[in-house]
Amino acid sequence: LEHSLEIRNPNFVAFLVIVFGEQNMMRFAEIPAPDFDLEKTLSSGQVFHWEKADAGFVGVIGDHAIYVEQQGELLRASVASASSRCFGNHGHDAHATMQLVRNYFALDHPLAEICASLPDDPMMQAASESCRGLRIMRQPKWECLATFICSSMKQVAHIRQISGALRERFGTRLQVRGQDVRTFPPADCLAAATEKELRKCALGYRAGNLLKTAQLVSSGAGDLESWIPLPDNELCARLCSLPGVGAKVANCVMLFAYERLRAFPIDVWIERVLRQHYFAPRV
DNA sequence: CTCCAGGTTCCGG
DNA sequence: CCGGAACATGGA
Repeated sequence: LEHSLEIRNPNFVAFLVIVFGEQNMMRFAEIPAPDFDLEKTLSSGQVFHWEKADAGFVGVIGDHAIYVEQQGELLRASVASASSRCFGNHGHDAHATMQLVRNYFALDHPLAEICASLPDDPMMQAASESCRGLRIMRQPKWECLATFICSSMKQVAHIRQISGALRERFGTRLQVRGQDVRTFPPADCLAAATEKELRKCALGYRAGNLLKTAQLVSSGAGDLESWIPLPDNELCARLCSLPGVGAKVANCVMLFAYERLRAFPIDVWIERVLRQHYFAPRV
């Protein structure tokens, strides 16, 4: 409620000024970003394709090449759309850019409230302190699903490598700030590939899973968008029915793409921490 | 050169 | 239902 009132408030909208940059007359959207740490969020292992550039990062949100940097409690972002090889917000007004970025980073989530609701447990307090400003994002569903299918038994550096290879081989090239970035290939694109082609992207045995899931998703047999209304347990079951998707990946997708904030992905590291700090055998 | 990494699936007790 | 093993690839 607070959020919707805020957006409709003319004063708030007026605050989202478009400024003209000193160089290249580049236009930026400015987005208020309280309780947010861009660097921490982008390197937290939710997404794997953003690269440092200048004072910020370049990457892709959906079909849009984005440059974004943080200055205190403000985000400055510029967009280059698919058809544009130019700098700045070509084809995008600042309001659309603002909404795109604000939605992607879930800046509307009441993070302060969420943190305040954490249990008064020394371990949790220490964790929330060290993760201050880290937000759970809203990622495109297919991209998130495909990336986490590729994540099994891989280090984060490898996942980044795989994401990059898939984008390089199958994605659409865009430019922002003079840098090349690439969209994540849609399901029908990967569904049309062969397993051998996918293996060239360092996927290993995951190639078969990714291909089969891409085919299910693009054929409509696994319609990711139509699963939005499902309750958590049913959504989880649908996701787990896809090849290469088990409990951990399903929870990642629910948390990072379906905004199911109750989802709790347990990887080997989380399991170790839980065992050590919460379920350690009593002496 | 060996070890292991943000799991999933299949198989045998 | 539960523990084990196979599965590819690359960096430490």
